[in-house]
Amino acid sequence: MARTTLQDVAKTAGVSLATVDRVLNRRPGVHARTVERVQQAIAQLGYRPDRFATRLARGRDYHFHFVLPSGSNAFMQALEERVRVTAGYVADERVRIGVTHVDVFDGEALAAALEGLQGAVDGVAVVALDHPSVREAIDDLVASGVTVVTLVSDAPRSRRAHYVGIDNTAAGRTAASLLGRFVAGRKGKVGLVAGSMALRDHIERQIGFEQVISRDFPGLTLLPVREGRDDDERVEEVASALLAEHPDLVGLYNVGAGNGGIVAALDASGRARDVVFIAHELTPFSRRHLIRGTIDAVINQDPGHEARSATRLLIAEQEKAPIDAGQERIRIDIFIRDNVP
Amino acid sequence: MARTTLQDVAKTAGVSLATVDRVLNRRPGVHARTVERVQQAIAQLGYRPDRFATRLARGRDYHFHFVLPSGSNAFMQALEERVRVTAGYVADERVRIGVTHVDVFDGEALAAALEGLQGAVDGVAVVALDHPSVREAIDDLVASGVTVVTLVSDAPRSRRAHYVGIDNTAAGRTAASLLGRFVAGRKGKVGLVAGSMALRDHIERQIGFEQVISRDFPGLTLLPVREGRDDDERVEEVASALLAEHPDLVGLYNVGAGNGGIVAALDASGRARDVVFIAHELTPFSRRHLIRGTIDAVINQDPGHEARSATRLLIAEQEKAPIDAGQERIRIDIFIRDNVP
DNA sequence: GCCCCTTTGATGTGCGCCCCTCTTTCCGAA
DNA sequence: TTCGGAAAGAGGGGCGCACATCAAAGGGGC
Repeated sequence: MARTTLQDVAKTAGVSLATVDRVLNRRPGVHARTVERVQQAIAQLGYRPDRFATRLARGRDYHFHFVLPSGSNAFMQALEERVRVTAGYVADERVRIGVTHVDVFDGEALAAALEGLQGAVDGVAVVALDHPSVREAIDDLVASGVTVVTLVSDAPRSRRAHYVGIDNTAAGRTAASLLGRFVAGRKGKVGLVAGSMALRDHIERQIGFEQVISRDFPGLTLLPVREGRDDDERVEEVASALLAEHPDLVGLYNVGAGNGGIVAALDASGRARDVVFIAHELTPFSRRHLIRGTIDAVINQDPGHEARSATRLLIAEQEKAPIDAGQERIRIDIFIRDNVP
Repeated sequence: MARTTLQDVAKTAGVSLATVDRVLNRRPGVHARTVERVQQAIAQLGYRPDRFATRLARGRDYHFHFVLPSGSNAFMQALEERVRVTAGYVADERVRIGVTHVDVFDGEALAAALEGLQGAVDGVAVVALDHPSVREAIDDLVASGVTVVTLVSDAPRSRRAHYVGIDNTAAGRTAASLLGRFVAGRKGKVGLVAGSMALRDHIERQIGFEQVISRDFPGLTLLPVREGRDDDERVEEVASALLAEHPDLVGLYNVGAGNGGIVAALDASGRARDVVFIAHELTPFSRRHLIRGTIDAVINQDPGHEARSATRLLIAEQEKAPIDAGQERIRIDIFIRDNVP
C-alpha cells in the first residue's frame, strides 16, 4: 500500500487539490461545510503530510537562537559546545542556530537581548532568570509569534512553550538522600555552598536539600548557607572556613559551580576521605575527582540532551508536530565512580 | 545565502549535473580524474545533500524489524511499548517498523528468526544472545546487506553495526558501590540473585558486583549466587532462603527480573528496613517500592532511549549519515526515591 | 582512418507538497 | 432578472534530488 497523499484526500472528500490545500494551510475562502468534509477525509484515511515533501516545498529555513550566560562555568561552556554540535547536525535539515551571550545576573540586559530577537528568528531557547523584565520580554516574543523555550533555568510564570531542564528541588532532595546515606550513620554538621541566593535553581536545590536532611537524617545538622558565587577562589574560602569552624563536618553539598574550590579546601584539610562531598554537573574536573574519590557523587543534567531537546521542541513547534514527552524529559542523573561515562 | 545545491557543485567542478549525480551515488562510468574534481568541489563548497529532497526523491520506505524476547518481564514489555511508540513517530518519515517475538533462551530459534528476515528488511534490531548460531545468523544478515544492531543484550564477536545498551559490568559495579555505601558500615552477608547464569548480561553484572564488593568493602561477604529464573515465585523462594539462613544478611542485589519476589520475601521477614536492596529496571512496581523504601536504588537503562537510539542508528546507516555518539550512548541510570521520574 | 568503448552531457520525469494565478460555479441580494 | 462576491476548480512552477535514457564526445587499438 502506497502512502496516502493529498490526492487521495481530495478524491475521498470529493473536492479539488486546491481546496484540500486551503484547508490544510488554513487559507481563507472555504465554506465551513467543505472544511468539515475535508477534515473527515483526512481523519478517515489517517492522512499525515509527508514531512520531507513539506519541508522541501516550503523551502524555508528555520532560524533559532540560543541565549546563554556569558563567560561562565564549565557546565555552561559544555552546554554551548553541545548547542554548536547540535547546530551542525541539524544544519542539513534546514535549521540555522545562532548563539548569543548575556550576563547571567543582569535581568534587564537579558530582557533587552530577547527583545532584540523579535522578527529575526522563529524560535528562541534561553537560560532564563526569574525576573519581571525577562518574563515580560519572553511574553512579548511569544506574542509576536516566536516560540520560546527556557533552558536549564526557567522563567516560571512566563508564556514559554516548554522548560528544558531538571526539577531542581528534586535534585536537591537527591543530593541530600545520597549524602545522608553516604555518611554512614555518623552524626555531625553538613555544609551547603551556593553560587548566589538570587539564582532560582540554587534556591530550589537548597530547599529540597534542607527538606530531606531535616526529615530523614536527624543526626545531621545543616549549617547556614554560604555563598561562593560560582567562583573557585571564593568557594575555597568558604569551604575552608566551614572545615575549620566545624571539626564535626561530615558532608558538603555544592549547589553551584566552583567544585575546584571545594576540592582544594578538602585536600588542604586532609579530610577529603572523611567528608562526603556531593557536587553538581559532570565536567572533566568533577569526573576526575569522582574517580579519585574526593567527590562522592555528582548530580548532573546532560547538556547534550538539553541542547537537542530544545532544538527538537523548537522544530516541533514550527511544524505543529507531536512531541514525545519521554524523550524530552531531562533526567536528574546520578553519577558515582562506577557509572560515569 | 541560499543552500548550495548539486547545481553549484556541477558548476564549480565544471561538469554536468549527471556526472555529479554519478559520483554521489557511486554509479559507474566516471573517470577517476573527474571523480576527484567533483569531490573537491563538494569539499570546497561544503556541500551536503538536502535530506528532505533526497528522501523524497528516493521515494523508498525503510523497513526495519525488532526481534524481542517473547512473553517476558516488565522491562521487555516496556521496551516493546517504546518500540511501538517510536514506530508511530517515525511512520511519517517513511520508516516502517515490525516486531517479532522469539523465546529468549533458544539460540537456534533466534537464529532462525533472524535468517528469515533476509531480503525482507533493511535493518534489524535484536535482543541478542551470546550463542554461535545467533552470531552466525547476524553475520549472514550483515553479509546480505542488512544493517544489524544488538539491543540490551549484545552478541559480542558478531559483525553487528552497533550495540545499543549499557555496560553491564559497570552496572554491577555501580550496584555494589551503592549497596556498600548504603549499608552504612555494618558488617555482614550480601546476597545476589540472578535470572540465569546462561545470560551474558547477568554474568557481567555479577562479575562487576563481585569485583567492587571484594575490593572496596571488606566488611561484606558475598554469598554464592542464587538463580531465580526471572520469575517472582522462584525468586521469592531463594530470597526467603537467603534471609532465613543468614540473620546477618545486610544487602540484596537482584541482577534480573522478579523484584516482586524479593519484596515479598523482605516483607515476610520483617527486615525490609534493615536489608539494603538494589534492583534493576524502573517499572511501575519497582518505582512504587523505591518510594516506599523497600527498594533502596534501581539501576536502569531507559527502554525509550534504547528504542529511539536503535531506530536512529538504523536510519543513519541507510542514509550514510553521521552519528552523534553522545546521543546514542545508553546511560546507567541510578534512581533513588528522590529522582524517580 | 575506422570502429568501439568509455566518459560525459543533455534532458526528462517524478517524489509530495506549497503557493500563486486564473477561471468557473453558485448563491443571495438588489 | 441581473450582478457581485464567495466558494471551488484547474493548472503550473518550483523545491533538490534520484534515476533512466539517449546522444555526443573522446581515446585507444587495429
